[in-house]
Amino acid sequence: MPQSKLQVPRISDAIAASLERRILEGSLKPGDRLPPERELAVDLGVSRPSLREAIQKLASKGMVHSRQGGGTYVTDRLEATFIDPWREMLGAHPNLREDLLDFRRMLEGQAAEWAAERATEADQLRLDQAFVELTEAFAGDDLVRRSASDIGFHQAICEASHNAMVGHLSSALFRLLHDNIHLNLGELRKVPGANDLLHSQHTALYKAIREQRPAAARAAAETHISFVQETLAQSLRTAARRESAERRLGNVGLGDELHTNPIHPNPTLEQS
Amino acid sequence: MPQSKLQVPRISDAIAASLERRILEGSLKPGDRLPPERELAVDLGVSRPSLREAIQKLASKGMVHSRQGGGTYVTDRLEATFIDPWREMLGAHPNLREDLLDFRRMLEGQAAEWAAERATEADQLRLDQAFVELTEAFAGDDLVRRSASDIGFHQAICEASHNAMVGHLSSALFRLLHDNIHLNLGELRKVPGANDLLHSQHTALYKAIREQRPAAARAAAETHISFVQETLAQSLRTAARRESAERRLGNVGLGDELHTNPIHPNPTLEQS
DNA sequence: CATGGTAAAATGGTCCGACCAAATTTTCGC
DNA sequence: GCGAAAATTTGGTCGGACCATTTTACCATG
Repeated sequence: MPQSKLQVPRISDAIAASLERRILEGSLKPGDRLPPERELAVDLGVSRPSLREAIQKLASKGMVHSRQGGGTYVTDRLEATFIDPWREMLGAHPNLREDLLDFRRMLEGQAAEWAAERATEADQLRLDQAFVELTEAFAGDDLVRRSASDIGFHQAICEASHNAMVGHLSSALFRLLHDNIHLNLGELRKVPGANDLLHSQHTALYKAIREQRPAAARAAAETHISFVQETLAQSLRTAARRESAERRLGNVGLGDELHTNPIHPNPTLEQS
Repeated sequence: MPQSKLQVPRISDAIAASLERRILEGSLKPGDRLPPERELAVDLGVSRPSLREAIQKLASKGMVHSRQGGGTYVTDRLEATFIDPWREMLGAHPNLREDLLDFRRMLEGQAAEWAAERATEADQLRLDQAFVELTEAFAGDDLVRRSASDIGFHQAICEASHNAMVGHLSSALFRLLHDNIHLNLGELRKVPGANDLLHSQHTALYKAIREQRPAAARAAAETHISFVQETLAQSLRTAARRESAERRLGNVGLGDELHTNPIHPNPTLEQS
């Protein structure tokens, strides 16, 4: 059985760590150009492939970026070093975002139903507080506060469902999706009237739970997520259309034969 | 100044994205072993250095890990972040099995509905195989095989739902439950007629998905879990009653003190 | 001298073949 | 059977080679 007994340190990891340290210490400032790969490899006493693997790691973390024929540069904005891999993943795989919202509709719909059935006085008190905070946040214009209170409201519902799985899962989900939700709200704010609709949906959900109507609570939660889903998809679609229109102006063909399509589904994968 | 005006796509990035997509979509499951680098490079039509750069990117993101001489294996932070808390939770609080079954009814009901809507030919083929195996296992008397094929059947449904969250969650969940299942098998088998009922429920679920009837599939799955839930609870109740009756006969003295914890520490979860 | 175009150099991107070290599998002797 | 040694597998590292793009140097032209 494969047990990770003792990991031998890889040279590329050591190189990447060294370069990263230099960047964070300031000896390699943002915008600086790294020495050519061949030269740097000699200086570090390693081969060029190993150095390249290290540079690719840093590039995947957004700390440097390379241009063929141009050189490798340290990323201008230092904040880019703090990019969340999850956020990048959600951006790179749009169908995952869709899956996530589908999943949330199921989870939060069920949580709302259970919350309407099982919420105790303490739960309802917390729910009241969360809703008040949510209302105030949506009246203001602070996007950070708005997303935070949004998460707080939904999390309060999930915890009121009195199911340990739902509580822990939603907690983990919301923690990981903090940026994603913030992003979604930013998109939705561009849509006219979306704010009022969102808040009216929140209100309906809140009231249904408060009045202990499970079916209505579930329906409200599912409607809410579906609305976010559809509005978001539509917003992104128009954005993509606008972008592709701009791109069409300066683009020619770009032949498929250039890359010989190296990626194709390959089924030969063994099981452990 | 050189700004990233037009970035030429790197092959290593394309490879990394392709592998990442396969992992996220579930065709590469956690624990799976990737083909050897030389072989995979040939299959993808790229050179080994390019493939290595892609693997290093994924490794730096924690999605795979390589051991010299051993191979490259898929990891998954999704599971780790979601499941790890549950593991200790289930160990510490066995009374959570009710919550767990509630959660599974939601999850597998939704999975069955989606599977009936979205299953591809390949999914249905896997489902067929799993069902045949399940039928044979239930005809025999091998408890280990029966539980394994049961898990395989339910897992096949969850994977046919084509939702990355459901696929990963169920995979992790079933693996978490796998250790407990052989203990739980005995409980349901004591109930007369339970086996036939279980299999008829499985058959109904299978047919509903095969005939692409989402609502029926969801209902069948929820009925199935509910049946397991009620039957198991009843069985455990009678067992506890019998046990406490026996204890009353052979025990003198400290009976009342012991009754503060009448449930045996063995947290029999369930076998569906 | 300014300008524009072309050739050369620089530089990252990709590939190949080779060898090493660790892990795994197979083989062999007992 | 079983344990140890040998052979195979497999990731890690290296050097060299060629290509595509970018940058620079150079030169002819006005």
